[in-house]
Amino acid sequence: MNQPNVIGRKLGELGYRLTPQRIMILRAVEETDSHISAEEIYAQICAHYPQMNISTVYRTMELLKGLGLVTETDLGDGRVRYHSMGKGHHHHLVCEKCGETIDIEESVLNSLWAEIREKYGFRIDMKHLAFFGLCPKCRK
Amino acid sequence: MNQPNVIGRKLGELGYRLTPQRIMILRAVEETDSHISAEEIYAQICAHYPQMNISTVYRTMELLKGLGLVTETDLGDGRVRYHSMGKGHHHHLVCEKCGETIDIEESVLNSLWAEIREKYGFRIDMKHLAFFGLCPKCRK
DNA sequence: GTGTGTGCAAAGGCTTTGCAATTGC
DNA sequence: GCAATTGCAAAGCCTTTGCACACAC
Repeated sequence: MNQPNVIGRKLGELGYRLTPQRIMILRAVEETDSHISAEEIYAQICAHYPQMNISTVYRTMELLKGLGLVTETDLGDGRVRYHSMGKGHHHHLVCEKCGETIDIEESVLNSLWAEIREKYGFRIDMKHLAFFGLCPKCRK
Repeated sequence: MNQPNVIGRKLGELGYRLTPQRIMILRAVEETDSHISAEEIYAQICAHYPQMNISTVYRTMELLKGLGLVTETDLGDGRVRYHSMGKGHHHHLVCEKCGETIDIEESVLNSLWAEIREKYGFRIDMKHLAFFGLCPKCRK
């Protein structure tokens, strides 16, 4: 139906079936720059393939998450958002007033991670994090 | 019915009614050392006051949150947990494998907060945070 | 062919809401 | 007394699940 993308090829190698639904879902995930929710993936695919089903989206994302091919983030709006692991890590500053989100580099947190590992022996997952607060505009 | 506690007195000063339900909810929140969920507050009160209603708990917590008297934390189990603001801040390391949570001091994050404020002009809220990863035991 | 994956519909878990009845102040 | 609060029941939202059918390999 469509060409499998990076994650798609990986899935195939691991012995999972490359159904058209999966390929469409993977494409939606990889084509997004921001983090995408299940509902958004679903809506996007529905636009040209109305038979798409939301449970298939959830099941596929569950699979990808388990394989470590996508990460989950909670940006505070009560739904899970996904991001392709291949796209590199970053974290988020979410403004509680205006909702704006600012990306911050992963490296900013490196020394904190190291300190926590040293002090508590705890290894923090390199998934995307969200910090809540006030953005520059709303601080004024 | 009962004596209002610290938060209770505050509520009264602000002109909110001190209903017995509110007093019981406030007591449950202040008596807990850990973070408590709405369901837990409800269950605890139900033990001696079966007429208690879960929506009253949610509405009260919404009020307290808005007044800045409690903070919310998501420890990753799909429900919101509350903590009295009067009890000081701390953050959490949540083990994704065994579920154990380790408290970490607020001060560990101070330099990160400062760096983020400096670099991005973003002021992070001093609410309780949860970081997910692997605890010392599960790392082995 | 065969077992993995999908569609559908229903349920599940947490939280919110509308509305009438109650009750603190 | 009167507006703020509560109780109840229903709905809302996101996500999961059971089961029969479809289809990738």
